[in-house]
Amino acid sequence: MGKKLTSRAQDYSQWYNEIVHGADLAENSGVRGCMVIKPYGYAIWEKMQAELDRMFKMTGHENAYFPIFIPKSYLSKEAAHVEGFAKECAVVTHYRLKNSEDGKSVVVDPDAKLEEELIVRPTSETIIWDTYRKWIQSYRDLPILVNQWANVVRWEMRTRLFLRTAEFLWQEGHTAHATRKEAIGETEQMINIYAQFSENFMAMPVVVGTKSQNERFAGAEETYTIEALMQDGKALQAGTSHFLGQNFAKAFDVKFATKEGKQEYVWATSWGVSTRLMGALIMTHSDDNGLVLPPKLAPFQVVIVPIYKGDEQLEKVSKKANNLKNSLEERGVSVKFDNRDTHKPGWKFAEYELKGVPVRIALGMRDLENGTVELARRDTLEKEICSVKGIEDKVISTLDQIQDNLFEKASSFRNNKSYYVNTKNQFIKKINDGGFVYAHWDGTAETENLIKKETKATIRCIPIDSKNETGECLFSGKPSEKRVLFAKNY
RNA sequence: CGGGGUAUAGCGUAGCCCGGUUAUCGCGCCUGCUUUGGGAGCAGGAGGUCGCAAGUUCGAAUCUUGCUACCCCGACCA
Repeated sequence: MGKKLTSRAQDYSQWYNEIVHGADLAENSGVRGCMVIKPYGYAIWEKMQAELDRMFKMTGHENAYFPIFIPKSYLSKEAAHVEGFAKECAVVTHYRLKNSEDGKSVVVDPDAKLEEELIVRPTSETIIWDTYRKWIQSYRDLPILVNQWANVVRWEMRTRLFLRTAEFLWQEGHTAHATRKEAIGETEQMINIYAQFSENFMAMPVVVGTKSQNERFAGAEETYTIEALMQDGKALQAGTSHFLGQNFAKAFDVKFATKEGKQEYVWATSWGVSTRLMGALIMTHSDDNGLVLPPKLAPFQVVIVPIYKGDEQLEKVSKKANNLKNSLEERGVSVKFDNRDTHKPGWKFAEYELKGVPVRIALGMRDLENGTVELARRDTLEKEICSVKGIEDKVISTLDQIQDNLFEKASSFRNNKSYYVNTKNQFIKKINDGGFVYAHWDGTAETENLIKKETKATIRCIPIDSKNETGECLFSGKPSEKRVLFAKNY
C-alpha cells in the first residue's frame, strides 16, 4: 500500500476533500466558491448527463436553452420565489470596463450602468415563464415539456466541492400543463425517474417523499425529493421535483383557451438534479483507499496494466493487451490500456484504486505463458487469477456484480442506520449518532422549527410509502397520523 | 454573513514568537544507470516576486494595516 488517505473515521470532511483532489475530480479555482471540474470528474458527470438525458427524452421531453441573465423585475413577480432566492443572487450592474487613470488596471465604467440590473440565474422559472406566455395560447399548445442543461449561480457563504458551490451545473425541467392532475403526474413521474437513476446507475438507494412546508421550494405548492444517506450518517438531498400549481402562470399571466373556450391559468412543474450528485456518489461508495465507482458511471470500467521488463516484453504483453481491449470493447465494455513506460505497475495499481476504476487487469509474461490474467475488483479489493479464455464473460459478470454489490452495500448501510423511535431521548440519541430517524410529528412548522433548534435535525421528507399509523408527536405530544423522516443534512 | 485558523518551489512543510549570510526538509520534476507481479534504488540537477498591496526599519518570510483565497465551527441554502 502506498500513500494513505485520511480515513473516514479520522476526519470525514478531509477524507472527502482528499478523494476529490486525489482522484482528479475537481479543484478550487481563483474565484471564490467556484470549482474547476477536471476531465476525469467531468467524464463521470457526462455519464450521468447521458443517462438522464436519455430518460428525459424517453418520457417526451426536449432540450432548449434560456438566458443566463434575468431582469431583476422578473424575479420579483412571484413573491415567495424572490424571497427564497434574493439573498444569494449575483447581480450585473454594468456592461463595460475602461482603463484606470493610471493605466495600470481596468475599472468599471460608471457611464455604462444598466437601466435595469440583471440577475445571474439562480434558477430559471421566471425567464422561462415569461417566455411561455408567448408560446401558449390554447390547450393545443400544451403540454410543454422542456429541459435545459445549464449552469446556475447561488452566492453561497460556505462552499464545498460538488456539494455546495457558488456556480454549479445542473439540468432544470420546466413543464406547462392544462390540468392540475396532469402537472402533479409529471412531478411524480420525474421524481421517480430521479429515484430510478439513483438506484440503477449510481447504485445509491434513496427515500422518495415530499417536503414539509419549511423545506419546500420557493414558489412551489409541493416539493418531491429523493434523500440519500451518506456514510457519515448525514442525509443528502439528491434531486427535487416541484409542483408549482398556477403560481408562475399567475405571476407571468400565462393563460390558455380551453376546449370550451374559457381562459384558464396554466399548471406548472420544475425539476432538477445537479453536480451535487457527484458528491453523493463519492460519499455513498468510496472507502479509505479512494473513490469507488459503479461500473455504469465509470469513465472507463476496466484498466489493463502491463507488467514487463524491457521493450521486448512490453511489445509481447501489449499485443495481448490490445487484443483483450478490443474484444472487451466489442462486448460494450470501456477499457483503458495503460502502457505508459513512465510509471511502474505498483504506482498504477494505487493510482487506479484512488480513481475508483471498477476492474483492473494485470497482464505479464507469467500470464502469457499460463494463459491467464490477474483480475482485481475495486469494491472488494479481491484479486483472482483467471483463465484468459472466456475472460470477456468473466469481466462482464464481474462488472454486473460490482454494480449490484455497491447497491446492496449502500442499502444495508442505510437500513442499519434507519431507526423508528418513539421517545424524545431515543430521537436525540439516534440523530446525534447519525442516520435516518423515522418519528411522529404533529405536522406544524412551529414544532419542526423547535426540533431543528433543539437537535439540528430537519424533516428530510414525508416518505411516499409512509404507512398510516397513529401516534404522538415526540416534541409536542399532539396526535400524528404517520412517521416522517428526520436527519441531519448537508 | 459572524467567530477561529492558514497562506513559504507542482504538493506537503521548517523558519515567524525574539527582524540580520546563499530560506529548511520530504514527495514530485529533469538527466543517467540499475529496476518493473502493490506507489523502486543510487548518483547528479533544475525549480522561490516567502498569497497580493501598502507601511515601520539601515535591513522584512519574520513586525503593522488593508485586500484576496482556502480550511474549521455557526446561521442560510440544492
